[in-house]
Amino acid sequence: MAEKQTEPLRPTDAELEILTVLWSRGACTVRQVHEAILERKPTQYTTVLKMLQIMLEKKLVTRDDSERAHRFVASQPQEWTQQQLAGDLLQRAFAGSASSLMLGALSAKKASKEELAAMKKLIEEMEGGAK
Amino acid sequence: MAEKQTEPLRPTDAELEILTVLWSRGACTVRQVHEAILERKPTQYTTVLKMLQIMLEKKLVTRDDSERAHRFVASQPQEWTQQQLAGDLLQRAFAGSASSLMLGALSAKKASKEELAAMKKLIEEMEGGAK
DNA sequence: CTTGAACTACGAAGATATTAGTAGTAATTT
DNA sequence: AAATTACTACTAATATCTTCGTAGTTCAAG
Repeated sequence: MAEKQTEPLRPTDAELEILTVLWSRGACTVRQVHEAILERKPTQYTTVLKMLQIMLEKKLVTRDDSERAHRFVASQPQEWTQQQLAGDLLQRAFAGSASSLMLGALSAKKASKEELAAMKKLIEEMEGGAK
Repeated sequence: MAEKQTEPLRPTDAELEILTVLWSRGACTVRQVHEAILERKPTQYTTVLKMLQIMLEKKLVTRDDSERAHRFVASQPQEWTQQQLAGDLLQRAFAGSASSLMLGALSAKKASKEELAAMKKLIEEMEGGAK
């Protein structure tokens, strides 16, 4: 019996899919999550329930069971998890080179004018802050 | 028996680790890959061998078995796979927002002055190309 | 030719991820 | 109150990933 899990876990694909629902909609019942997932792919209600139970064990979500239909919330803010994922990929696939990651992302999907502007601004801010 | 696999597979963690070796060193024998992996973590020779055999089945690598010690090469260029991975994460975790991905990456690991300059240039090039 | 080293192939175990059915309980409707 | 519905818990099957040991083969040295 291994009882170790204080470290920040990288969510799996199915887990991430559920987290995105929770981030955008806030506290949700299983049914609400299920309905959101259904819009993208056929899935059984109990599958979503089970995932949420597993995610609860992993502390990826928090549960409010004061009502009959429990409500689940992502335990970490979206930005934090996104940072984990981006940082992880950055190291594993891009040897830490942020510009390579950016090139990869932009090659995969062209960014809009607004996106480009936002990125540029972001960089300029960082240039100001760090030497 | 499912014989379907023409689609571009997302490499797993262990596979990606091996691919990075092949990308940086070019065609490698199992031994060479093993030695490279060993620098980062204790691993058995046959583990690496098995992984390479699986990757061969998945068409992630190509094999030259004209010599006794087979040589393996990544079947896709690094940039292509990186683009797959970046695009995949972009969709799954960032709802397609490249600037969010960039923010995540930069928050995870501060980029150097040179990195920032490279990114800025990249963006400006894209701004020129697309409206 | 025998021994040993270097290699590949294969099988299998253990871990994790994913999906979904069944059972049981609480609430609601008729 | 009986029947139906909504919900959680639990079990389990399946797939995939990861790791490593064993067996058999080829090559080279003694």
